[in-house]
Amino acid sequence: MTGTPTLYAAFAAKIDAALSALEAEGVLPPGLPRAGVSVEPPRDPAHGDLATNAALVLAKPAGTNPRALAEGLVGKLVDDAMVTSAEIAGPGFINLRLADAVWLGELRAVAALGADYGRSLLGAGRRVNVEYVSANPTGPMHMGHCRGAVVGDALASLLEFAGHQVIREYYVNDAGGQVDVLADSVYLRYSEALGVEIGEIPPGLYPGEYLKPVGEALAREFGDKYLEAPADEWRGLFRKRAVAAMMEQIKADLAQLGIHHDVFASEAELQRAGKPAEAEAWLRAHDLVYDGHLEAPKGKTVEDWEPVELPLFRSTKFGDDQDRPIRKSDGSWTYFGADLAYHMQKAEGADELIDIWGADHAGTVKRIKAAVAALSEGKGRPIPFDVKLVQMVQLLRGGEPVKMSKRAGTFVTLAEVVEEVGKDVVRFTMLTRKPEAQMDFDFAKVVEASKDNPVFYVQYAHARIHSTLRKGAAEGIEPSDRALERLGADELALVKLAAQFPREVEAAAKAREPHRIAFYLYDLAAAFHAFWNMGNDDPGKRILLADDRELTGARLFLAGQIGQVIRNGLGILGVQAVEEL
RNA sequence: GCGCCCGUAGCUCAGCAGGAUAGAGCAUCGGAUUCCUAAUCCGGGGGUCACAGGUUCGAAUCCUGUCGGGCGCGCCA
Repeated sequence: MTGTPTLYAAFAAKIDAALSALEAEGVLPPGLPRAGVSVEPPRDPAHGDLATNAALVLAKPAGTNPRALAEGLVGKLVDDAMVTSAEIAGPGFINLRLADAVWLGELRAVAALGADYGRSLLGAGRRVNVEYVSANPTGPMHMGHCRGAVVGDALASLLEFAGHQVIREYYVNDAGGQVDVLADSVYLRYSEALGVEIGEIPPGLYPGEYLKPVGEALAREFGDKYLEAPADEWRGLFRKRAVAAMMEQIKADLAQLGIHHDVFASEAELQRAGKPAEAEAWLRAHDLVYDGHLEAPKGKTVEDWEPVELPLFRSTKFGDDQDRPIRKSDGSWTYFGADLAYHMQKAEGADELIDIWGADHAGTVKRIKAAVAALSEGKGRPIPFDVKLVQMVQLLRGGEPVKMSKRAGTFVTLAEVVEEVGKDVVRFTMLTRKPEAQMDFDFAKVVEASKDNPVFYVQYAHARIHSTLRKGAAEGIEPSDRALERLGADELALVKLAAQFPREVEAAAKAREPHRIAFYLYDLAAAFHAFWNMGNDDPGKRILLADDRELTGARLFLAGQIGQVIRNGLGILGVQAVEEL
């Protein structure tokens, strides 16, 4: 595993050393808190390559004014060979300009590291379990699942790229009542396949056509063996077969989006293994589960409400509104009761847990966080646990909302959408919005106005680069780093932006926000397109120059490395970097 | 009633764990194509960052409250 050292980290160390030197000289009092000191690219490139707020942050505790402190620091920094100028600006920022050689070195680093450029050691090999999708196995994937699937998958890749060991996990809810409904629905299709007139699908069962092949397969295999049989004889079998068929379908749908999980954990197996009971015993022993009465639901009146004694988890101790039942009155596990045990199982194989959930499950975040905290801390191994909520996607077609109802069988499937607009568009679009904000997804727009789609913009930049490399090769000119010092300010600006990539990766990984990579790639593509177009106004600025093979080689080298960074970024997002459009 | 998320240009959205003059795309107006792919680029106009307080050298960003929108609030999953 390799890591890409960022320039910013290198300079943070230099500034730290300079501060220590000032302390040693008695200019600064010892022991100043340096946590707030940052080294960043200034928002306005005219200010320089790097800026630090050290003087602003430290002036007060040092009992001096920012400018005086800044002057002391600048005195230490100007001697550095990598620094060409250090200026004090505004209230006390220090702006640094770096030698061209530093940036050219970064460009060579891209070439040397290739697909590994931007990788980070940030994660230090920590095992992170990312659970995402986990759609109920009662039907094909629909668009409601799409955003969480893409965000979760991109986050997993991002964390991997940032040095974590990632487990991609899917929780199969194959134990609840909805699976019985599924089995009954399949039974109906089974009867239908044997020639029984079934008429309208009764309300409460899944009406979708997608269950027909499952019923037909069962009819082929078992004939009319179960047609007149009581439900106990076939339900277990039908459950199993139906779930298996649905999971096969779901995996196929996910594969179309380029998503593959490492682990599919079954709720039914978890229960058979007695995990929820183990968790309950432990929680009872620690007075975190007790038998008590549930309050009546808030917000709407429930007519048949009766208080019943149930085993409750003390989630109120952890900030939840009320204690939550882990078992139903018939003794079976609630979703939460099993989920709590499931999270403990995940925690055994990971150092950190992340769940990606739809916003409609926001109300259950507190209880599961409470449960993980109680169990992992109680057992002496606290596990960081984060639930990322992905907000709803409003599906539109030409501005009109698309109505979806799983019960009525009128939902838009993921497969349809991928078929219609393509995997790359779906993935990139889902990542051009921060996940905690709602988004609209308009088919008409995404398909028809494909040239307004950011994914094409980024891919076009990559394709242009490759077309240029091909053209150069046809003329016998290969990229070369021999004369990089001939690159000018316009080229270096591009290098500087490309050199942000490792920093963007780390920032995005820390914040768990893969969408930042998408926006960064858009910016990088824009910079490249702008650079390219300079050649339209001034032929001397083109990459391919008929009369200067040396400079052409250097520019091709530059272009090739920009392409490499775009590829690496798109790789994280799971979007293809095409070489031709 | 309570909890979570959101509120930034006419529209769709960024804003890098508090930084310098708040940025893109679309739309609109005006330009660039003897060209390495114009699916591109350059420029103009357009903002009380919902509102009101607070924290500090400094707030779109953090805290409190109000308003507006979304999601949720059963032993469902």
